[in-house]
Amino acid sequence: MTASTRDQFLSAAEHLFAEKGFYGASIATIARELGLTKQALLHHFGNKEKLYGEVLRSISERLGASIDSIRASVSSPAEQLEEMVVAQYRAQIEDQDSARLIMRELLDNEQRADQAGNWYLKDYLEELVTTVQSVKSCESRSRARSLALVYQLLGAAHYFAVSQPTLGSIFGKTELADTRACFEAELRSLVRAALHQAGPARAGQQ
Amino acid sequence: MTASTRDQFLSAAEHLFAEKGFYGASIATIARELGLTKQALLHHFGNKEKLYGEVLRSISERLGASIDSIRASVSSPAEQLEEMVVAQYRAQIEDQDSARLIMRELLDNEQRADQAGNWYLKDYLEELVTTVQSVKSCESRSRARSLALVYQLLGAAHYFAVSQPTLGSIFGKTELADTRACFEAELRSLVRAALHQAGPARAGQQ
DNA sequence: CAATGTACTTACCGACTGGTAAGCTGTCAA
DNA sequence: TTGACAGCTTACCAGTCGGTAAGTACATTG
Repeated sequence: MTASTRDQFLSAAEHLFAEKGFYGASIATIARELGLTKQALLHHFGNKEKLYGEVLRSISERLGASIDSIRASVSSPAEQLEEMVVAQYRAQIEDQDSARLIMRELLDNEQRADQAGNWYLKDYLEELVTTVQSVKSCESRSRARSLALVYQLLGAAHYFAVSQPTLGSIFGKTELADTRACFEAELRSLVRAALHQAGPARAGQQ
Repeated sequence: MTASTRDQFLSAAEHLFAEKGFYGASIATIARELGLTKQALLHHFGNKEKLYGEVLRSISERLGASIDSIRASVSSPAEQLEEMVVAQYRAQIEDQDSARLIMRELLDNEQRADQAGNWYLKDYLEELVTTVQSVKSCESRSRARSLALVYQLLGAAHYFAVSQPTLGSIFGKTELADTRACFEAELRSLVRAALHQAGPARAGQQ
């Protein structure tokens, strides 16, 4: 099956936006990647912002789908949370373009103000928060504390996924590969550790 | 004390680069912020890339200084790690411009390839890794596993710091403030949990 | 006093930006 | 056969980009 021109535009755009950001990527360059002119692109998407919006939409669709499949698969809340975090991590390692693009959106969307909406992110976070709060040892947690924890776990995963190129250039490919090889297991134990010691308010605790 | 024009340029540039990224920020706009022309800016920095490099250098200097002061202050490795992570978190919350800029650099520097070098980051990570490995319960850890853990903790902090505007627009200022109020404590307990349960190899690995 | 240097300006430049207008080509339906 | 539309093209536009060149205004120094 050959992808439609429109879809080819979308994937080329995703790649370039991920690499250079919204301003750094020009529609002419994106079109040239398919051997077409920018007017061909404009014909399909109207203007640059709409193209960007479509890219974002297609990413959030993919993301939403992967979340749904996990929610269905596992039972206990603790496991569910662990699997969701890990699944998100895997998805981001496999599709680094979209991971980078989402990170950019996190940085930028203040100014392109919510035009793309707060999209999937809010629902996703909300869902993870309620999952945390249905873990036995976390029942007493405030919403805010749960959100803080959720965001830390997502951050741990997303940050690493997005840093692959930089880490590669710092430590070299082989050492990065070693780190990536144990990252997922390490992430799992981080999630578990965070949930287990959860109960007592904090600090002096042990 | 009035800052020199050069320093004013640097701080305006830091702000704008953080907000719009390298491509999104134009030197004319930066200069206009001081009521000057872009040629005044070029007079001081030669060209845009050099300006960007100087901004990065000034950030990494600040960062290096804050790290040094912590290393001196606390004794036990476990506490040292906790304090360093928390200190980094605080610094990033306080100076969100630099936090965003560093995040952008993490995303971009592949192409502006290491011209700004791998800078401070490598030494910093290296240092945290050895700190982890001098925690009793982590002595047996491989370098790779330690690096994975370190990166997760940094990610947890940095990701949140950088997401403030987006989170604000998703959840509203007050709920974000609630979350920020307990984030640091939550981060501390995450660090401790990660270190304490450390021993057993865990999960898929072995 | 002249000379030098710093901190800026106006006046340009060519390259590229996103976007419009108009037209060409093929397919498919009435 | 005709008309309409999708999918493209070339031609063009005003605006902005980073950067150069040349000059002005003002100190500092010999």
